[in-house]
Amino acid sequence: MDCETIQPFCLALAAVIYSERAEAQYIMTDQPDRLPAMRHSLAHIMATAIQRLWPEAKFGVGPVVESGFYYDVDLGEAKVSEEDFNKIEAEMHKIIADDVPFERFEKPIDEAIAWAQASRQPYKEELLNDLKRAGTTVAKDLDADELGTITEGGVAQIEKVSFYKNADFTDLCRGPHVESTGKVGAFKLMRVAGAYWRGNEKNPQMQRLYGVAFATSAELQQHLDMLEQAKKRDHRKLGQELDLFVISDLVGPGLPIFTPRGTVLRNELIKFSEELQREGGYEAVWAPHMTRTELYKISGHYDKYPERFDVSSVESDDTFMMKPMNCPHVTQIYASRPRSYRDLPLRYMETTTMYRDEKSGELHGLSRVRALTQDDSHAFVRQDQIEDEVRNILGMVKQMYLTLDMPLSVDLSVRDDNDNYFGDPKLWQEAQNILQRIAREEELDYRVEPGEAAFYGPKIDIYVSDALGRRWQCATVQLDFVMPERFQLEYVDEHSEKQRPAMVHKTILGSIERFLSVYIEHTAGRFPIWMAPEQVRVITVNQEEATLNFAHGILEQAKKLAVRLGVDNSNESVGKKIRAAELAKIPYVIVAGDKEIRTQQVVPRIRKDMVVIDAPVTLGIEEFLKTVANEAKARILKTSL
RNA sequence: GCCACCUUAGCUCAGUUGGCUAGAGCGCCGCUUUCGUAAAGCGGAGGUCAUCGGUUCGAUUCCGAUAGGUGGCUCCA
Repeated sequence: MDCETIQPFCLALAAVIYSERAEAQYIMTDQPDRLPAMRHSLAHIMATAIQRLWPEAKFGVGPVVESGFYYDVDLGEAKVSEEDFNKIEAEMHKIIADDVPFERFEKPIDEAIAWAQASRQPYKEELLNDLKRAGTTVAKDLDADELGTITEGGVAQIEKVSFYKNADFTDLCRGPHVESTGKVGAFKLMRVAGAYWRGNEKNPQMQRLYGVAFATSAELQQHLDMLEQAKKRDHRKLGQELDLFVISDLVGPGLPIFTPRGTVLRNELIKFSEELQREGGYEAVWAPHMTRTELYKISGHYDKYPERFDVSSVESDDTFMMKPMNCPHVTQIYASRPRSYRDLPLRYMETTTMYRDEKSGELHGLSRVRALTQDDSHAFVRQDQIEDEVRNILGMVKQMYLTLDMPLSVDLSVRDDNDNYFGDPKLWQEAQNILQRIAREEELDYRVEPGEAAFYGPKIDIYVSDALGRRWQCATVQLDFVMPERFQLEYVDEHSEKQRPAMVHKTILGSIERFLSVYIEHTAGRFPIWMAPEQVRVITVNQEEATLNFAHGILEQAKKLAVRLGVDNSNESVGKKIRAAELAKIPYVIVAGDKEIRTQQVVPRIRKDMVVIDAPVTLGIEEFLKTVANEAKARILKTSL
């Protein structure tokens, strides 16, 4: 394209963007619900297009999600693939161009059911029957908005349900929608995925078509650009570029191996976590990585979780397994001798690797692996010590994430009506009350998640987000009255009576692997001094002996001060070696040549994100190295050079 | 495990609508150069086009299976 053709094209584009911006502003200020309505309307338009292309399509639900919408469809033997997106989008654009109105109307519930039968929409029929019977549909993962429910006043009051019709497509739906199909903004179909009907693995699997949608094409483009940026900081990509870990087919999926650089990250994190725990009164313990399966039959995990690695023994009749967690092991330390109320709390920590046979499709880089290392701990406490211990732990968690400069979000994971939980419901209620009170008093910004508790107790789960905004659980504090019961743990109180302790489980980082995956994306590989695998790189200007000796001398000094320093004396230009150091995201780079040898001073080049002052600083070599060592020790985020 | 898609050199990617010795950049190795804060020059090595099977005169290309991966679903002690 030459200049003459490109310029008018750009001007036209600019004009479009400008007018769309103006419209977007109007929407933002006057109608805050406009965007969800647009997205929801697009879900209907997509369904309309699909119905035209596949007249036999059966529809599930099609709600609004973050950044867009989806619709679940069942095409029987036919399957949608991403290659079909062009023709679906083309059909959608036709519907949008037609600009037909969305018409709302109501039907009595029985008529609605008849409609679903007549139009051969079994999934809609099932939803309607549930609505009729229970007044709501009680399936996880279903958005009530999608179901045409009008449930104010509670259960079993549904008489009428609402429908929306656009052109030849009619759908059970509560709305709201935009006025007509022409008013839906900019969209793009993204991908197709399998999704079980009503989120249940035992149900048939439908195809879920995802789209992103925004009020204007500029915003849509911005979103797509953001996804591109996020790809660049994907921990799997950076892990390879920065030489942090490898995943080998020979070793197996979900079993990452850490390089020297990656191992520095792991060890620094573990060191920090253990420091915090030691301050909090925790003592290190250690257990082997395999155990008799009997231990897990008693704990109750054996039957609950089939995802284990069994280990067979040639010599004995016993069966063994890799440990999938640590709590049952630690109970045996407690149980090894009689305990007095004076001994409590007993606090044990262990940073150790455990093994879970995750289903293949669930593995994901470092986020979800089959060998995971936890900074785990277990405190055995009296009833009256629970609260202090939970606060003790929350203090550690706060300090960790404050130092790392990572925002947290908190779930209070409690039980639901399900009978999958072990233990006395009264104790459960008590435990949940304690956690909720603490969450409130500690001013955590939490939300309550029923059904998310462990089978042995409620939890405070703490999440951090990756580059795409996906939440990953890292820290957790869990109350447990079940393990002590199952392993018959006791202590003797001041009246010589036998009592049962409670257990408080916790992790600060959670799985080190998962934490690293999020942290690598959070920092885009620009690690703070205390974690940086290579804190300083010395770049030699030439290969002369005096220069090499000088660089070697700096390396020896760095070793004494425990500064991680590398020397690049390769036969390349200084510019190229600087570039390599920048790409490796080394915090401090010093160039070593005749000038430095003469003055015995260096001018550290500071990684851009760490610069707090502009002027270059000249320092003596030892002074510089000591500053680096101190910054690492203090775990500061930015440089003070 | 389920659905859709992907797999070409160490990395990032071209390419072959089924046809002789499969290409580039970076990286690596060698030589020249001895250089001052984001890429010096020249040369070289490196690929059974994931694996196995089928169709075909002929497969890296088409089909199937397997393995690994990507995005979801389910699960996550």
